[in-house]
Amino acid sequence: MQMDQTYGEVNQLGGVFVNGRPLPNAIRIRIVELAQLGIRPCDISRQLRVSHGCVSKILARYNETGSILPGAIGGSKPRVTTPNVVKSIRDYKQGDPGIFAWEIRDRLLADGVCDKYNVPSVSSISRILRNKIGNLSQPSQYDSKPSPPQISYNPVYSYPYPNAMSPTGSKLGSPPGVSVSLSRAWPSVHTVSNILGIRAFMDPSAIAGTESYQPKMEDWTGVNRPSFPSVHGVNGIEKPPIENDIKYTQASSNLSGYVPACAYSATNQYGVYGGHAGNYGHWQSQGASLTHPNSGSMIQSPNLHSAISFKNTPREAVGRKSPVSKHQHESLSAVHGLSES
DNA sequence: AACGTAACGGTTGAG
DNA sequence: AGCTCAACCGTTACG
Repeated sequence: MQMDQTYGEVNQLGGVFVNGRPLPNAIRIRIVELAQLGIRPCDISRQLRVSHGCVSKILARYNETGSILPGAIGGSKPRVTTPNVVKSIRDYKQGDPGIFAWEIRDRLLADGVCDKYNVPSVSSISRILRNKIGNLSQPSQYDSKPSPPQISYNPVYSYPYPNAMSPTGSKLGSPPGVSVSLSRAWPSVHTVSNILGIRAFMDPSAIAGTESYQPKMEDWTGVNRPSFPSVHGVNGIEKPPIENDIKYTQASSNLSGYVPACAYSATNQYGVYGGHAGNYGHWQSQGASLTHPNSGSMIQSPNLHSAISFKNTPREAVGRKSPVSKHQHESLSAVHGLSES
């Protein structure tokens, strides 16, 4: 409770963290950036004041999945509420707005959409009606939920839901994987690839196996949990599409056209992460790009908040340990101006 | 000294 | 509307 900004703890290295919560994306990105510059993990750990265990984990995950994002926290896998079921429910409701939940349940069984073992409970159906099928005004749109129209978010995680994924069972179905880059205050040159990159990754065909679930992700792009009136919404799905725009303009105008010392940006969430700006000023990135070996595309992101990696990262993929040797480097040496410590 | 990882105390969110 | 509980978090400590 109370888990508001202001609180955070300090680790042995003097870094601030919020127990139970992921490190801000800005820092995660920074970690990967530095690693790509050839900085040793132990040094990254010290410089960013993030435990080496964490650095290790984030880098390992990045190497394996191409994503810098934290895993999907909370919730549970859909057990009965499959996309197909939701769709049927929507259809029933549409056909008969006055239909009762129990009637829907019966129909699901009758129509063979579900069998008695996986048919949703009446209360589940009610919730589905409430949460996912609020207004039937816009029939189409794939599935439900107020999903962001276009670019906005980064569908990163999605459940490895068997039916929704490729038949081969291969995870990481389609999205090209990705990478990101951060550009802070520097002039373009990259803007084009930026756009292209985003487009590429937003390719709808890449995102959803089928209509499927809204990808679930821990979204820290919105980060300013508490204190930002204009930027609400804590987790991707409930965020209004416009937010993205807001963030953009914010970053470049109001807030901090220039993010102070790297990772601990002023725009960061949780006031707590705001500290330390001065500690490693010389590590400031001029903006480097993260390029993941697996990924063909590279994305230049105009601001930290949206600098994220995109690749489908099924839950199951995360826990596994299959180190992928990576030998990519200096794809980014082009851009950065830092090298000394 | 560096780093992989289990244990730990924590939060989250779909069911 | 509230609870559960399995998912994830980062830190710490150990090897």
